[in-house]
Amino acid sequence: MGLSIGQVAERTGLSVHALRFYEKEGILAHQVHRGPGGRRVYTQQDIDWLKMCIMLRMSGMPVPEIRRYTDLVRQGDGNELQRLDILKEHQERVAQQMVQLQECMDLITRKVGIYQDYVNSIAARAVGQ
Amino acid sequence: MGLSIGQVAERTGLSVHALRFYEKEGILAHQVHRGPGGRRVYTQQDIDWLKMCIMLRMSGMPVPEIRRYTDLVRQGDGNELQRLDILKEHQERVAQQMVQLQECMDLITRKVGIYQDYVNSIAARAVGQ
DNA sequence: CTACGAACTAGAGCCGTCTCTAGGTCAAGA
DNA sequence: TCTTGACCTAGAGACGGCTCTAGTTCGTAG
Repeated sequence: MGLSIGQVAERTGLSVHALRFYEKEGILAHQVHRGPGGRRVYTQQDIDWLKMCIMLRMSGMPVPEIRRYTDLVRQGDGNELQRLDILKEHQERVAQQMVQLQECMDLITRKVGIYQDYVNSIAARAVGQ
Repeated sequence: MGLSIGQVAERTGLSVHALRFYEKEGILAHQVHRGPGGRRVYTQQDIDWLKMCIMLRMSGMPVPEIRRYTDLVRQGDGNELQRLDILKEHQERVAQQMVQLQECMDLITRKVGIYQDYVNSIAARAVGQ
């Protein structure tokens, strides 16, 4: 049931380099088990955790902050409030990002509309000749 | 009606460094006019263009692609289709980004909910003693 | 045996995007 | 006259996040 680093790379979309990098940066919740020859053996839990990390990264959480969060989880029960703080803060940032992105989208869509109309009118003229 | 680089920095939120950098990277639609002593003098047009560039950057368009777009605009009429292509491509990317961001948001919101409930239950227990 | 592919480590390198430094010009006010 | 502050250029430096290299070690297939 254990997976090699290559298999995890496939399943997560991360490169093997990135996987080792993340491990070195301490953002894996639990120490990765090693198989014969010192090779990493990942569990489904590791993959699930990585997928969450990918979500956090995708939404712009910096690696050091993911590490802070991971550290809290590693420490175990009793710091849920701190974990919650980190998540809430990030949630707020993501919300802002979404608003900004929507603004950008609106602008782009307006411009696309204008250019589309213009290009269409040129095309119509050409056909009409 | 001309503005100094410092004034533009204030109005756009970019640093003066960033403004010079953007200029060097060729993402200003028109050559910035120079006043006495070789100082940059910006027009309202420049600011408007910069604000669009900021939108494009915020939504993840790389500087070289903004340059490509800017080059087309500088070249003048006749390449509207190419401009449209760049914008549409970017629009697509932004749309994807928004979907991803929403997924991340959902995950985070779920987790925040779980932690919030847990923290509340602990607090209730403490009060109830 | 040999060769191959996949893994290992430590550390260097790269890319994008600024950001800062050094050394200088200039204009206005004390 | 001296100082201050905003500006100038060219180029170096910083930072985040990977990505790649070099040199090894395995286990399996031919």
